[in-house]
Amino acid sequence: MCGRFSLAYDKETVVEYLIRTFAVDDIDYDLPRYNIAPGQDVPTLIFDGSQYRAGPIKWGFKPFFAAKENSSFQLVNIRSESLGNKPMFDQPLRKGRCLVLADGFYEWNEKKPYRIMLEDQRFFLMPGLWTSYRDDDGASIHTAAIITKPSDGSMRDIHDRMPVMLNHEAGKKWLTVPAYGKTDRLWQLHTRKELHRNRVSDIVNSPENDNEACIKPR
DNA sequence: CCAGACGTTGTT
DNA sequence: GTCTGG
DNA sequence: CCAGACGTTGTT
DNA sequence: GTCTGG
Repeated sequence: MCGRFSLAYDKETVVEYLIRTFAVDDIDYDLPRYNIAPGQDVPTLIFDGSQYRAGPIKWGFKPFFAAKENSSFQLVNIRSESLGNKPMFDQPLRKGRCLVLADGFYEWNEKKPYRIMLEDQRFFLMPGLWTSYRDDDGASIHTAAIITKPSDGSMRDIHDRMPVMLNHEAGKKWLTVPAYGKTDRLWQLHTRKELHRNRVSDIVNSPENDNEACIKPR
């Protein structure tokens, strides 16, 4: 699962990474973020056919058949095992791939929150699907969900599911190679490295709290 | 055939 | 829209 | 994911 | 308990 995460670097550092790896020179997103929750905008990358683009998308995928204001149908996560055999994901799989930029995600075990990071504590990319609908005013609303897989390695200690974590090479393949991601095997390639885990304060429980205390080890 | 669900997560 | 259940 | 609300009426 | 909001 993945229902909360962080992108706690300052904007300058994130933009420097985006320029270097995706030739994207800005992202319309306020940083740092210590506690990003469903319902809020998440920092994403997409490929528009010729170049990468970075921007915010609302977390909570609303499939086309639920594309009306009154429907509460929305997904925070999509199981990687479901891709390719659920019609609702077919079109997004072809035309709605995205990457969610993060430097850590939160996991609760016995009500205690932990922050999971790469060993080098730098950026990783969570693949997702996005789609759009028009709200009552005719405005286009983009929504996205993050793809999960069965936990591996040390993650199994605290949870049976985890977000797929890609490096930037795999992330580019996800965005640009239509066949990529069609088999479960491919999701396992990029998480060989051990993960770093910090027990953090309960203040992260509330999405209202979005400050450095959320990521501070305790 | 039509009606109704369609997803994920955790918790009991 | 498309699949499943009745 | 967790936290917090969960109802109705009339009046401004 | 269950739904909604962040």
